[in-house]
Amino acid sequence: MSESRPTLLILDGHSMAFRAFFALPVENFTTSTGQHTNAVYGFVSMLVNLLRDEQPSHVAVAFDLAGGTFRTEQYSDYKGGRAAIPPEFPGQIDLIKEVLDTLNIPHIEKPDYEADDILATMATRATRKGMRTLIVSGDRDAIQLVDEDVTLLYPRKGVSDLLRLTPDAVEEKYLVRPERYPELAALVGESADNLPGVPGVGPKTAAKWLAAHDGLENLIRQADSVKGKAGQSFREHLDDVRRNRRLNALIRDLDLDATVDDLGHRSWNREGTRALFEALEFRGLWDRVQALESTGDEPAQAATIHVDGRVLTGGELGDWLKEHRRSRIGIDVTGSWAAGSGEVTGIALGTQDGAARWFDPVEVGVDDDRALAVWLADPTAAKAMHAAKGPIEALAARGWEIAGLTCDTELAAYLLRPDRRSYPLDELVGLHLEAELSSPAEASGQAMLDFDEDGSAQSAESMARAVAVARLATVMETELDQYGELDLLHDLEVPVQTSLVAMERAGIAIDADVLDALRSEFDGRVSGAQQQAWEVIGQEVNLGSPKQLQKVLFDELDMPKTRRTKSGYTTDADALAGLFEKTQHPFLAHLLEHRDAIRLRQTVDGLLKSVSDDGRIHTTYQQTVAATGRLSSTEPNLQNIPMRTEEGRRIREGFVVGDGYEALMSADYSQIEMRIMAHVSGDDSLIEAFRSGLDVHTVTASHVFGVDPAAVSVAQRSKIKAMNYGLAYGLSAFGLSQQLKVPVPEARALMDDYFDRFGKVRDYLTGVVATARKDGFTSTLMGRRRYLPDLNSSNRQRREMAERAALNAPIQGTAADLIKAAMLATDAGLAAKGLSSRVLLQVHDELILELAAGEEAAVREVVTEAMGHAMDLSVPLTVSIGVGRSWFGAAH
DNA sequence: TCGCTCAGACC
DNA sequence: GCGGTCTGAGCGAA
Repeated sequence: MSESRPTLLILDGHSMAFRAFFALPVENFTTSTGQHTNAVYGFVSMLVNLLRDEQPSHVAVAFDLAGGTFRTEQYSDYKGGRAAIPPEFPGQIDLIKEVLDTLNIPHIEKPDYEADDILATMATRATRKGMRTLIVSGDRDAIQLVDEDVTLLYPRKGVSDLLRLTPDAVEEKYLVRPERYPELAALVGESADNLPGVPGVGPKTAAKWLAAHDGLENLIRQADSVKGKAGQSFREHLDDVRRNRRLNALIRDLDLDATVDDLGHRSWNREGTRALFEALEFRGLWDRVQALESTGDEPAQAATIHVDGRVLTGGELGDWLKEHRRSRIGIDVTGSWAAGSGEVTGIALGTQDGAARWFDPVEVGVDDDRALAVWLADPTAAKAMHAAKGPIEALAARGWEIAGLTCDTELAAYLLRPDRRSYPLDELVGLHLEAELSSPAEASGQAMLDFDEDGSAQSAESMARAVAVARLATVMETELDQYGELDLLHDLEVPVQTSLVAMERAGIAIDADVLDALRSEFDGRVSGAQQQAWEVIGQEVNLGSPKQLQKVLFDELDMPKTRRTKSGYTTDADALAGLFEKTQHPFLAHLLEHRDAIRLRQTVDGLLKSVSDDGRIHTTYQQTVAATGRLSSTEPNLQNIPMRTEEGRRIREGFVVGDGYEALMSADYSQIEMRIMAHVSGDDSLIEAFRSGLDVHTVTASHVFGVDPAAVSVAQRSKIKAMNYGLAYGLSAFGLSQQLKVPVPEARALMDDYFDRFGKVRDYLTGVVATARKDGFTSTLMGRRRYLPDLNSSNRQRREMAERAALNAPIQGTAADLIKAAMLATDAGLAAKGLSSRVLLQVHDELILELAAGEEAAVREVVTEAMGHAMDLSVPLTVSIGVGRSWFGAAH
């Protein structure tokens, strides 16, 4: 048999994935995000081995579709009686299909038919074309397909040990030729399909009969002549046998869209596969897949982004833009940016169709410069970018303002999958365009010849990115639209990005003298506390090293053990305070004092280091990091400046109003998450509590304890306050007991009482988890999703963590949506009134503004309206506002 | 040098 | 053993 004959490798996807699922322990194959991958890993691993060993010219995978087939129509118990499918399995089928997509391996499904019928049809067609076929299936029905041209690879154990069933091998194992196998199966029965056979007839008897009568048809016709008890049994079950034979016959002439030629092994999507494997945390497999490429006959060449572009020729930009004014233009900016500023070294513009130009904005002539500025600022000229915030700030640093940005592909990717860490463009290109940004050959110089000496690869790559962004924008918008999240992109995230640009560029003024003074003060406390701590224990340990502390506390001072961490016992503030209560050891007091002071010093230090030349701190907001939809702030993080303690709060005195402005304003929502909880749960008592305008903790406490609000004690109020705050976090009785320092049963009783009074809140919380478990995601009021595959995890800890996240995500996420909407409304309100006051910071439920002279009253009105009516809820959105020279002073 | 763990700040 | 973040120190491995 010539090995050079074209070979079709076709697999039964479901059956092999199921085998893989049971071959590999699911506990060992779970990603950090909780996705189970054992079936995916086993399947892909097996597939890679087959591709390597068999070198097929054509490949495909057939899948069963959910729901019944024509066989269940005919026999309702077909495949009945099977054990329930484990919940960790079904989701993995889609992942396998995703892998197949990036590998460019077609998968075929056909409603009403089984994967086996697809295998049969494709094998038959391949044989007709003179090809060899390898079928991979764990279903014995496929045995009937084996012949001189078709070999079945049947899993013996797991998925890597495959038995090669040629006609001779089938005969040796099952005592009949392959074409007779279904006749034998009809007699013996097939328990996997819930098809009972003739009682008392096993493979040996069946094979003997079939040989003696030359096939099932004759055997049935001559049924009366079959001797013995088995013969009698056969006659009594003739109908079963006929039914079995009818059902186990595979269809060889299905009407399939795909032809054998369509299954030709094509190049795979390298970047997409790499990204997907990374997401699935398949490290080793990636190497094996790459190895395939080097041993393959033809090197795989994934589709690259088609670009028809060049370096701009002087003076042509205006015409080029006019020529393409009907298309949305993708922009790729090269350069550097940070802290609200930056530098641009190159700009590429590209359309979906691949038309592109590249230029260095510093070198273009007056006409092109003007054409660019006008086009960039034109709100009717549609643009798309990827991670636009930095580039926009860099462009702004050169005086170019941008309008008309209708899509940011990074933001789109974030909305589609909010829990990923980053959204590199090349990954999105692989995932959504099934293409590669640039092939290694191109990058290594081949394409450089097409460009001017100085244009070179950088411009080519940048143009490819611009074109890719233009194409991605359309594709991803379509996808978002399907999930009902397109408005979130257009009306919230993209405009918010523009607000963030303004905030980052503005920064917030710092009074370095105030911070310097604080620094010295905290520094003194650090040294003092350290000195005293050392004296008490008579040695100079590093107080910042948990490991050294553990040695001192638990070994040398022999204190009671605290809660366990991964590597030892915790020395966190809570635990140290507990130890101090028990032992009264002065070392602990000094240690706690040291902890406190060093933290404050560190915070001030960090802030001082972050002050720019303009005397202001320009933080960077991350818009695609928090899985719930919140913003985050880095370098430095201005969203965790101390507030709780008096001395920490003093750091806020260092944040001050800048030159040319009159004061800082702080505006924040009170109990925003609880209000959202009241709204989404529809709990009348809770809604009423907020509508009353009274202190909500007092009112809810009065409900729980059944007393008049005026009679609620301080202790009662604080208990309920902890409960109120914990609600949206998936508070447990244990957590509440820790918080309140009361026994667990007491905490549990408190929770029960609470939920008795606010029943709809409990209903909502249980409902939201149930829905998320069913759908796989949670939604905010504005439709922002968060996917939580761990809700079906078999690992209790992971599952419970996902459940708490499911409780929290819609609440925290809705609050995030709300303040984003409020930011937009504030910006719009300020602009509409021609005010020059501006928003500087966002701290989740608070906006910090810088007030221009004489604008306080007007801004107060704008902010109250914007924040108070950002969304229409069944409870009022109360906003409290303070004004002062510093952030501390603006507190209220 | 890098990545992990711990601790602690905010909402 | 409560949701979501970011930072910095310590520390062991590469």
